[in-house]
Amino acid sequence: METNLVQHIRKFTTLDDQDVASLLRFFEPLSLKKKACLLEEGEICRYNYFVEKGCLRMYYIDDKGTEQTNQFAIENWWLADYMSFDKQTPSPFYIQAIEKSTVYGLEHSKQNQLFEEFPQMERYFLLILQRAYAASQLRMKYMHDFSKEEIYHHIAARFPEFIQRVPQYMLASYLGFTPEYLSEIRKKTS
Amino acid sequence: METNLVQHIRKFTTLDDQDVASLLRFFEPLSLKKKACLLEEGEICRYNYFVEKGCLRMYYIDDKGTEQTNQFAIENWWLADYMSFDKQTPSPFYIQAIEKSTVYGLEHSKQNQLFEEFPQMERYFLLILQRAYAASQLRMKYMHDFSKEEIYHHIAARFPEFIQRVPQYMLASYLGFTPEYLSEIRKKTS
DNA sequence: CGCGGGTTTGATGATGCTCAAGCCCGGTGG
DNA sequence: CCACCGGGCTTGAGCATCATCAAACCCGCG
Repeated sequence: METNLVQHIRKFTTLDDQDVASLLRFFEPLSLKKKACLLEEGEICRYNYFVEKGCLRMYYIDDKGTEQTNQFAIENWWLADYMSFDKQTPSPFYIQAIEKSTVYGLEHSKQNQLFEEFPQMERYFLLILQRAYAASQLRMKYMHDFSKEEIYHHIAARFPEFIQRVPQYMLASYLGFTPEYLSEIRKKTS
Repeated sequence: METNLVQHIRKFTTLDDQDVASLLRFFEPLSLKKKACLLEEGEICRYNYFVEKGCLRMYYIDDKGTEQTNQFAIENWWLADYMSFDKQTPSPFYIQAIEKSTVYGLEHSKQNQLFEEFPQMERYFLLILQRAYAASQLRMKYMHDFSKEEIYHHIAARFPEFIQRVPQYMLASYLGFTPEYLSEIRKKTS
């Protein structure tokens, strides 16, 4: 059977069936129930996670004690605190499943072994990171361009199914405002 | 003579003198005077730029006609609109030298040739992108965490020399506020 | 049924923007 | 070498956006 991960690797490389089957041993499959935690503040982010099914989020706790969601990752996205992952230093973030999910974890040291055995995978992650960074550059642009209300409508229009999946208080902090204000916006436009 | 670019490549790879000397032919050195433009809105971002000396910025023009600076790049940083660079589609951004600068441009198609001849360079750019993305993740965190005033002080404390180098109206839009407000903050704390 | 997490509501107020005007200063041409 | 010009920085008044806080409400789950 073809997992999303396999298809994804295929899409960005020219590795053949046998190679892909073989390199899967570097990844650790994980079944997570809702609210399961993959990384906690103060820990080192040892894994880079691929979402096979479900949804992860990265968040942190601000000085007032409220959760601030930084990033979501749905099917076919990779997620990690790359600062912590790169330097293997403690992370300020939490990573958590917000639905029943299955993910693949690639451990930091295994990544290097993977690259030695399958050099094409360097290209794969290069492209993944380029896309992630590009998305981030664009997101920054939107944050400047639009008022908070416009940002919400923009997201709601582009990812309607996604809006349904995540609790509003997570979405609010991701978009950079309070749950109360999000509630107001929704009322205004319904 | 050892350019910053050569040193930088050395730092992230194990390529020897001869290799590095040889791979330089893939890069195009450019001398730019102040305000020279490397990319304009609507063009395709064909190059990934390394700042050898000086300072670049990426910006766009918002619907009210004012420039919004997205990113700066000083010595030893790479800069490109990676969405446009990756997909070779028109960019919404401008890239401009804000000082007399020397940069190296790596053309999109040459990048692939470079990777074929020097596979280690894939690792190099993987690491560059990982760092850039990590910095971006952290920047997002700061934007949420701090008030605009705090953001300014944070930057001013960490990069005092940088504050001097760039005009305030560029810095203001980079930090996400108006020149007027930046002026007010500066007065308050002087 | 009751508990508790999440959402809504509304009053109040701070943060940070807009607009318009004046000022400072460095560059350019006479 | 001086005068002028203009881009950028400052100032201040008025205002919009959005946060804060406290309370009520809703609804799924034990």
